[in-house]
Amino acid sequence: MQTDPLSTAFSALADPTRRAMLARLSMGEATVNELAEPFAMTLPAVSKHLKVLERAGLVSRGRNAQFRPCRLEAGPLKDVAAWMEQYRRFWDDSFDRLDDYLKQIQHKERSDDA
Amino acid sequence: MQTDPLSTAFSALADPTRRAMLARLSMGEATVNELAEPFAMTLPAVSKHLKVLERAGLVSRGRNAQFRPCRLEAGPLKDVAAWMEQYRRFWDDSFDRLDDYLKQIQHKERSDDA
DNA sequence: TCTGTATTTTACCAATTAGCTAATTAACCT
DNA sequence: AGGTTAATTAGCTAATTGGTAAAATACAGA
Repeated sequence: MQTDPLSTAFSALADPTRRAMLARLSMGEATVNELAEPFAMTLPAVSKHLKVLERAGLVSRGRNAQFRPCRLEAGPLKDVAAWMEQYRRFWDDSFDRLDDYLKQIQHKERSDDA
Repeated sequence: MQTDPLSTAFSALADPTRRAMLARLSMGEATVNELAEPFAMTLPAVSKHLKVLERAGLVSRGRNAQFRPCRLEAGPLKDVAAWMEQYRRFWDDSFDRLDDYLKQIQHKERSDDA
């Protein structure tokens, strides 16, 4: 497997089960059993998916009695988004217009400061 | 492998070689040999990577004599970006402020219309 | 038609991944 | 201590991935 963080993140996201787990975690912490509940899959399989997400830094886990609550960590998502940004002009039709607009805003704010 | 387009796209992006190829293609069309040039890798290996990108819809290819020029197709990137968008609030500190700001703008424009 | 260039296909190998079941560890509660 | 629940580890199999070398295909030009 790749060792660079960006590849690890992309690879962790390349699975619908793992993306669904992240979606669940975006609504708050959850235990492994709670995360596993919607899936027709054994608990060890879920545990493995979690480890993939954890290794990618997308999930961290605490300790609460016999539970190991998982929570979303968005750092890697930020890196992915930053990578995506360089391609925005290829898919965002309004990018050029928005870009112009933001430049205008910045310009305006700068003259407001003065 | 997964069959859903989003997983296929993420999975195609989870390799530094393939991301480098996309970066090269973002500067314009290129042949397989041109794409292969920076890599310490045989041509068939590059060809396989290209097929992965093609299957993900990230690259399309034309035909020009014995050359098969590749070009970037950004559709799947748009889908990835759309998926990312639902997590933006977790990593973009300025998201809330920007969100408020955009709401203000919209409100202002609406009253301008009236 | 022959030759060289561009690219793909085939056959093969090693490493990884995703799933399972069974066994194990950890922590709680009587 | 004993029983229950939460979660992980171990060991297996099957499928996939990423690479190679060698052969095959497609085209251009002499």
